[in-house]
Amino acid sequence: MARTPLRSDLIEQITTRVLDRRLAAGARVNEVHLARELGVSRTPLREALIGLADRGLLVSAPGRGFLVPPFDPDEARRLYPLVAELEALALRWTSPVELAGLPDALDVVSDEMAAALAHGGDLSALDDRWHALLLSRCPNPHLLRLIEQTKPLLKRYESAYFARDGHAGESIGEHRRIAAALRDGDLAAASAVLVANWVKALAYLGKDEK
Amino acid sequence: MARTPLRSDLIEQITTRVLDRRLAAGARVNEVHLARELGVSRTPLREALIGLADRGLLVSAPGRGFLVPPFDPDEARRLYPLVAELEALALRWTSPVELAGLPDALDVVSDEMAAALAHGGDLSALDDRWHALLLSRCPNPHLLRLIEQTKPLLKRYESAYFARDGHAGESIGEHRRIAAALRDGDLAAASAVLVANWVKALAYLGKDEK
DNA sequence: TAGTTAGTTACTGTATGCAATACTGCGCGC
DNA sequence: GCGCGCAGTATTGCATACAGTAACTAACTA
Repeated sequence: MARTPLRSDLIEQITTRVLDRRLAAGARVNEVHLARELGVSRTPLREALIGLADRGLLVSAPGRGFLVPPFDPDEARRLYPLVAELEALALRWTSPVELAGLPDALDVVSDEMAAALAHGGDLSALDDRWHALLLSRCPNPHLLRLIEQTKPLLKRYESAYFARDGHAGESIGEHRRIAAALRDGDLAAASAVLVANWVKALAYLGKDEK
Repeated sequence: MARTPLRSDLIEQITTRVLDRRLAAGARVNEVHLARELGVSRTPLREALIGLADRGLLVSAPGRGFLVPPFDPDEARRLYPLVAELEALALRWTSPVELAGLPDALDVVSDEMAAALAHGGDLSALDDRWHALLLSRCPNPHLLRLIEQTKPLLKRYESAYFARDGHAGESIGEHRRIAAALRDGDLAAASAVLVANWVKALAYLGKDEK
């Protein structure tokens, strides 16, 4: 039997399709077509769709299946501060001993981002890596789960964001300031900059949305 | 066709069984038996189980189905502050105009709790109502969803808590102080007391756990 | 021509079936 | 006596089948 359930892979694949808009906002999900396209039966597909609906990446319309929620600027305005506060909380709940060595590791990623900014690279993926690393020492698995489940919602809105190189440089600077604050043991300052980093991302986002 | 999917009802029923320990901590869930007992087929039952696993109330063991996670004092110590911070956040994000009239409504429930404490009533249900009311004006549906999904985890540990009448009275007092702070427009004070209320509940909980 | 409605198709929600793995109990070897 | 292996059963994970409703088409009415 499958050592990893099909629904896990499917959740990833469908998430990707929502994020790159192959599954367009507002569109209904046709289970038969999608199952055929993904090469699985409807059963594990539905399991994945239900999981995604629980996370808010899809919505379930009783009797009408699942659909991709339309874009809503208000939703973005609520998701960014939410993720910001959740990450800040995770950071504050990481004890000093667990933070040992983290600032250096973070700055390594920041260097990579700077290089990617100069030579052209996947800034968004590096940004993800930086944030994942920041939270990697947090001992509260439930909080981490909430963050993991919420971030994909936000990425729908973020997609066009890191194309704006202007803010990428700014963001790298903030990341370095966070690492520096962590070196000083100043969790409050670090989490404040972290929240500001997210909120600024939201501000830039607003410019792109039609 | 069902206007409300079976899995929704099933999630409620299974949650109840986990909370009242008919589904014991550490036990595996037998899909065939449970489906027969609930009078449904395995398909919607599995959908419900997957939803519950996404929320952390069950865990999925690949190839071995689902099981109720064992009790873990550390988990309780992490869940209470988490719910505390989430509720405090929801409260701080509720605007003053949306808060209008809320303190009075909250105190009505506090009165009912005081009466229940004196004459014997369901304190836990009233406590739930008070907290639900507190959050009812929060405009961030995603945050509310996270809170809704997290609270059942906590209630597994809470079950024995409100039997200790001593703290119930104390809790009612804190609830009134929160309502008073909201009347003054002092959201910071209100959320501080709210966090303290949750943390104190955790402290009392520790006494009961064997 | 626009709105309405019957007929038809398509799709979801649930049930059942099937194949492969995990568990159980007992016999056997050491 | 204790561990190991093996046969048989139980159970999961996925696929398929079925039933009922929503959506579409198109003729019909005014």
